[in-house]
Amino acid sequence: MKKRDAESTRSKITACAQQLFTEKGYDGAGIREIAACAGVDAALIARYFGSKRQLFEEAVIPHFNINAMMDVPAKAFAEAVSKEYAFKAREAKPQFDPMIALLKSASSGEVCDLIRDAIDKQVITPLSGKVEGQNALPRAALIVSFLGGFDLLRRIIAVSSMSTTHNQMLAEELRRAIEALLQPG
Amino acid sequence: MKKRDAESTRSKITACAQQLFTEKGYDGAGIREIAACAGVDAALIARYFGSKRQLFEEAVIPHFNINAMMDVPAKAFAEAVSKEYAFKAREAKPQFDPMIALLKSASSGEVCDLIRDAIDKQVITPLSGKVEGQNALPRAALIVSFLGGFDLLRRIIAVSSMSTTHNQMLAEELRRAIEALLQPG
DNA sequence: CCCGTATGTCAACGAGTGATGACTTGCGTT
DNA sequence: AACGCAAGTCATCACTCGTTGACATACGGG
Repeated sequence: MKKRDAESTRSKITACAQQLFTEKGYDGAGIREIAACAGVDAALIARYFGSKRQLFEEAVIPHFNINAMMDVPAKAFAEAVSKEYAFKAREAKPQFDPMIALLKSASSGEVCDLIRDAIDKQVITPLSGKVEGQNALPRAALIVSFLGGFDLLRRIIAVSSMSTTHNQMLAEELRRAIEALLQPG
Repeated sequence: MKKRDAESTRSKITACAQQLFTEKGYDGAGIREIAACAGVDAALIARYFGSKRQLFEEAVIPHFNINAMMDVPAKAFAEAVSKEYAFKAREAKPQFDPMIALLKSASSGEVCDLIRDAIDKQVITPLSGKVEGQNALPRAALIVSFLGGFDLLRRIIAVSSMSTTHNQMLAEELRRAIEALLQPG
C-alpha cells in the first residue's frame, strides 16, 4: 500500500504529465503511461483531474507564457529571444518544455482550442506590446510563428541542416528576421 | 459486389488518404475511415499499400516539394511565396495540402523520419539554391521554418490575430522577413 | 468453356484507449 | 477505540486501432 499523500501524488502526476506530453504530445501520451511514470494507479488521474484533457489544461497550458521575457527591454528583445531559442540544444530533452508540448499537441483536435487560447492570450497579446507601429497583434503572431516553426523543424522534426553546429549563425539569422518583424516597415 | 478495377480503387484510396491526412494528420486518420471515404473495404488498404505508413509514404510524401516555385526568378521569389502563403485562405480546406498534412503528422513518431527526409531533400535542399551567401542550407531551413510556423498558427491552430482580414498586411511582413533571410547579412 | 489469378468481403485478433464504479484501507477526528 | 472520509486499488466497460487470414467471386487467358 502506498503512503497516503494527496499533494505529493498530485504533483507527481503533474510532473510526469508535463514530461510525457513534451515527449509524445497529447495524443501520444496515455493515461496509464503517465500514471506508471508517477508510480500511481491510472484511476487516480481521473479522480484528481477529472479527465485527460483537464490534466493537460492544468499541467501544461499555464506554463506556456513569455513572462520570463517580458522584462527584457524592447531594444534587446530580438537579441535575447533569438539566443534563447538558438541555444536550446536540439538533443537536450528537458523534462518539460511547454512550447514543444504544445506544438506536438496542436494537431490533436481535443486540445487545439486550449492551445489557441493560450497562444492568443498568454503569448501573442503580451508580445504585441513590444512591437512598434501598426498591426502589432498580427505582427506579434508572425514572430511567434517563426519561433514555433523554428522549434518544430529543429527540435521535433530534427532536420539535418539545423544541427547544433550552426547555433551561433542561426541565432544571428533569427535575430535579423525578428527585428524585421518588430520594426515597422 | 463492387466493379473490379484495381487502378480506380487504388487511386480512390490515395485521394481519400490525402484528404484525411490533411484534415486529421497521420495518427488522427484511421484505416477504416480512409477506406469508408473511398467506399472500399479496410483490408484492401493493407493489400494495396502494405501498411498505413506505406500509404502515407506513397500518398503524401512525394507531393511535398517546391517544384511549382522553382522556376520563379530569385528576385521575385520572396514576393511570390509570401503571397502564395498569405492568400491561401484560412477557412478554405483544400482536399489535399501536403504542408498541412505533414505539419499535423510531425508529432507522430511513426512517420517523423519520412517527414524529415522529405523536408531535407525535397524542400530545403532545392530552396537553398535561391539563397545568397554562405550557410545557404541552414538559412533555407529557416525560411521553411517560418512558412511552416505560419501555416501552423494560421491554418491549424487558427490563432485569432491572423484572420483573413490581414491577408495583405501578412503577405508584406512575410515578404520582408523572407527577404531578410534570403540575402546575406 | 474452364480454370487460375486478381480482386473484393468478412470476421477476428491482440493490443491499446479513456473512463467508471465498486471495493479496500489508511488516517485524522471525535 | 470507533467511526467516517479521503486515498488508493482493481476489474471492467465500450470502444478504436492496424493488421491478418480465410473465404467468395469476377474476369481474362488458355
